[in-house]
Amino acid sequence: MGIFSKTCEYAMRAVFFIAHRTANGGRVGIKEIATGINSPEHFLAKILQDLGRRNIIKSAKGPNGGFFMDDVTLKRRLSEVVEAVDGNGLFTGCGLGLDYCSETDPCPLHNEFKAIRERIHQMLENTTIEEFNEDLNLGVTRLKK
Amino acid sequence: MGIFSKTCEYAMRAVFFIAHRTANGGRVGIKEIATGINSPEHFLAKILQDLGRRNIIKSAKGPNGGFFMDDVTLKRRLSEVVEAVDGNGLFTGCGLGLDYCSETDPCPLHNEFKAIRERIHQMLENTTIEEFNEDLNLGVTRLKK
DNA sequence: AACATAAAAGAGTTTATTGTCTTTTATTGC
DNA sequence: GCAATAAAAGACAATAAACTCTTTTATGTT
Ligand code: FES
Ligand code: FES
Repeated sequence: MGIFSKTCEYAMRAVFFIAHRTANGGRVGIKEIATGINSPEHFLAKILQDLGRRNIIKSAKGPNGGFFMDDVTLKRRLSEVVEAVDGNGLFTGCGLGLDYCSETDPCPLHNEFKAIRERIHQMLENTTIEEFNEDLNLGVTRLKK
Repeated sequence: MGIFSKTCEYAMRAVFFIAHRTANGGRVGIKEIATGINSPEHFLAKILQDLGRRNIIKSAKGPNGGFFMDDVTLKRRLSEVVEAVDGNGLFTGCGLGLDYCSETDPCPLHNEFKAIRERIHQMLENTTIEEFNEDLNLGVTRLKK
């Protein structure tokens, strides 16, 4: 496994995809998203339902419905997506799995882990969803395969 | 979940424990290790069997038997433990879960992920098992709770 | 109002991870 | 050789993660 759960990977890719696809208005359906990010459709649907409830993305039912982003959700940071799906264990937990990561009673790798955790957190914190549309537009980066 | 699987966390804590406990000769039994690192005994046994087969730790059956480290295994790096248990996906895989992490066809966060991955890898690469006995001896760090 | 569309919700199955228990094999000391 | 010890191995059991399928609800169109 990678750093994040599969669920979280799908969530991040989907959020990028939706933002990119609806930046200039309109909505995008679950089928197109699933195809576009290479994920199982119904499983992704569950994930997006959850992100919708948490106001990280927007959705509308019925004809011309689909998922989209508004001014508020476009400003969301990737750290909010990760926390919503995987929780904050990655940012706060001990790398060796001790019950509590402690400054006064640290594990042998505490300082190293702490630095890495902070780096990951900062990367996700500094990344708002809308920032990546440009790259995706230019075809510099991808969300599939 | 944290960065590593539970199995991997137990493996790392156990290896530190064994190294610390047998640095001056002797062996240590599975019960004492499990208690010492706060892990389920029989599950840990499986993990240690595997690490033994991979020559990351040593073991001996029978009276006065147990787990221990020799000159070779003490020089093992933590990265070898992690790779043995969790594979190298953490060091090579795409953070967004794309099938291949690619320099020419990267995901939106490729550069950031790459830097973080390298940092994790270096930390584990630069950490030989024997280096931590001192801290554990002094009670500066811990492996339990 | 009737119909079509598309997400939401519900109810599963499958697979992987984590954890437990029992039996076997190897080694030591008597 | 025999008994005691301790890891190795095998066979499960429980839980969580990942994935699938079906039904319901909301909304727009005619
Ligand atoms: S105690 Fe292990 S990372 Fe802080
Ligand atoms: S392509 Fe995603 S981390 Fe390299």
